[in-house]
Amino acid sequence: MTTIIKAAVDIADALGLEAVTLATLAKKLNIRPPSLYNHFDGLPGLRIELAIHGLEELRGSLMNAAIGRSEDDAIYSIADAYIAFVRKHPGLYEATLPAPGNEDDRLQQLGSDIVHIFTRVLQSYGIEGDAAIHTTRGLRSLLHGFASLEAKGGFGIPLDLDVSIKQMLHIFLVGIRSVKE
Amino acid sequence: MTTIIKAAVDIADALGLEAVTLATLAKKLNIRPPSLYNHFDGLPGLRIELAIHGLEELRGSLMNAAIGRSEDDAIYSIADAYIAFVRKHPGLYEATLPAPGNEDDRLQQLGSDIVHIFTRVLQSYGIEGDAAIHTTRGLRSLLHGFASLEAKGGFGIPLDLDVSIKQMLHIFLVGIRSVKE
DNA sequence: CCTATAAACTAATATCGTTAGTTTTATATT
DNA sequence: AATATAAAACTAACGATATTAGTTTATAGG
Repeated sequence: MTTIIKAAVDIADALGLEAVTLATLAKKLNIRPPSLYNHFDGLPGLRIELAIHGLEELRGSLMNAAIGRSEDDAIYSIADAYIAFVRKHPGLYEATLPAPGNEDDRLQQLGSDIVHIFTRVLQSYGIEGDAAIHTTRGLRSLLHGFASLEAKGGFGIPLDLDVSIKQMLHIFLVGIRSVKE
Repeated sequence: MTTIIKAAVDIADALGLEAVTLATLAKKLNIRPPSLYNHFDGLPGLRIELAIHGLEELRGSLMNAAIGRSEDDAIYSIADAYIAFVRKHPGLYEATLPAPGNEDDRLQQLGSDIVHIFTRVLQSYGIEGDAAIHTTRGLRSLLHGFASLEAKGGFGIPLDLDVSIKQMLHIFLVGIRSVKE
């Protein structure tokens, strides 16, 4: 990871993605803002680089979590990795979310890779084809929804969030078995 | 709804929340930007007003969808209303998401109202107390996750999204019955 | 040592949010 | 109706931002 991306990630995770500006980034690097144009194509270009880096990290975490596991074991492990990633890198995760106009091929590929991890695990349940796609969408919705609501402080009530994750995954996994046949 | 908020909602839904600036809003209203300060407290104030208006609308839709329904019927109806709202008002929905620093009392109350709609419906399953809170978090995660991924174009594969909603809700509702006892 | 490439710089411009102070418009009170 | 008050518009100006253009410095490779 380049020094510049690392600095941008630090700002994003500490202060939020919107705090990553050419001004703040340049200040952190002891550089003048225009110098950054030698490394990426302006603020939109930086956002794309951040998204790519974030998706690569996320993909790595999820793949690692899925190795040697199947069915519920794999799902719990992947879910853990997903939520841990967002907790550790809230700003970087924000950068990975599809933004209008981001049609970079590398982003498409990374997104597809991540979806593939889910569908592979669902195969271990015997879920394939369209059902696997629908179920993957459900799982991604659940994980992204929880992680992003948590990151924004959307769960006001002071009740253990890890228990909520466990319970909602349990619900989903019980339900998933009704899709198999 | 005031003329100003309506104009801001139009911009947000058409071009995204980040396109709602004092400059674009003033232009749409044939006004100079400083005049807007007579109506709200700068851009942060406008954001809060948008969030309040959006949450009021969302709460109304969800309440209306839940009237006279119970169990799965109520959940499907609420989910429909939730996703329909985000599809109709993607920018306004974005404005409703908790933002750092937004500790306005009205926002807290509206958020609490919306959570209450879910927990009331879960009562019709016999789910109460902490279980109701955990399950509500799961449902909100599922709906918010799906709606926001859909809004951002996060589902690349061209496979019917409404079927995905039905299937993931079915999965969750089958699983929910394992929480009851 | 010279040259070519990368990466920094300064200077300048347009846009945005914001503040201050002023003027116009609308409302309400006598 | 005339006037006082409040609401809402305006102009002018400032600081911060992204961006472009043109220039200078550093760094490698031959």
